[in-house]
Amino acid sequence: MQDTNMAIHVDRFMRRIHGGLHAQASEFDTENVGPGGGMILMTLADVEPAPVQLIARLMARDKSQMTRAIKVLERKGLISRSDEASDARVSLLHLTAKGRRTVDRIQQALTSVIGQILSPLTADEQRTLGEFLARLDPCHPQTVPKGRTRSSDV
Amino acid sequence: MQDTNMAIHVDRFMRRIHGGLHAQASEFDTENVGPGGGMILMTLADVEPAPVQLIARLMARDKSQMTRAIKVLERKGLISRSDEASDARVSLLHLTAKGRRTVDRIQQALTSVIGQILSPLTADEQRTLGEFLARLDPCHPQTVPKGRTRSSDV
DNA sequence: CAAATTAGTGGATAAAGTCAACTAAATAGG
DNA sequence: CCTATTTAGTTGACTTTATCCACTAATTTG
Repeated sequence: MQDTNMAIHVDRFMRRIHGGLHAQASEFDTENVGPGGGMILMTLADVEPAPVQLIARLMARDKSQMTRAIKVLERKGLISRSDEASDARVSLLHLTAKGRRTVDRIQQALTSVIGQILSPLTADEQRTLGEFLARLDPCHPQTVPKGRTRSSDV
Repeated sequence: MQDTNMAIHVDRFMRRIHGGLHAQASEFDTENVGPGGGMILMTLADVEPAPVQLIARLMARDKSQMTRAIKVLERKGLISRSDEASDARVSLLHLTAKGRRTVDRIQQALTSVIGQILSPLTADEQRTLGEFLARLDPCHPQTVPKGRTRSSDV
């Protein structure tokens, strides 16, 4: 029960990042993608190329809204589509060069915000923290000591 | 520059939590406060009692929308108000008993989601991680080794 | 006490999310 | 091979949130 302590700290951590990003959004969100668009781009950067439906599932959002949000990003030249050979229903989403640059900008902003928040920790502790987070990551199973094939993820 | 690695992992971590919470929202969000309402309650739990404007600033949101969102939570009996003696303009927000129970439920859900995500780490590592996050927390300066009075926070 | 700030609210409008229905492609079972 | 289902993607109608602007009332400045 006292374990909710962890939840409280994680929650505050996330809220601080959220607030920090929002505060300087005007500086880095040059393409005006907003929080939603940014999250789509970041998610897509993780699993590219990916069908619309996968992004919607990963973001726990309705696919209809995803269609529209992606259309906006497409019109801004940040995302492109191609056809999946094996299935004519799906269209694979890709980041364009411009889209990748946008992702980079977002990541840099995130890096700066996180850097400030993590400043109470020593460089060594920050490294340890980074290693922990990397180990949590189902996308990088090779960094996990015990061969832990992605469990019931997503 | 390669430091964006940290940002990527933090981002994935946050997105997984976000998705996990959304996925089981129907189970714990019995009051139907939604993500926005939940964030208000969690923020308020941190700084209670607090004026509307502080919550809006902490959440990096417009105060007019905050007024409306709070009105909804008030109507649900999760938040109450009292007058600030020294300033007749501000009305202080409090969590009601029901509101606190709602916060507890959200925190428990968060705990369970985080527990799953952290499962690749040993109990010891999880403790270390929790300690790091606690140290980041400007709300708990006593846990910070070097007396670090809240810097230019928010 | 007049001028400038600040807390909170309300209106108008834009953006984002939800729910249902629909097309077209793929798959399942007879 | 041919209907019966499922799945990916899209659209329409509607609700919820967010944003911008203006306004009142209390507070502070000078």
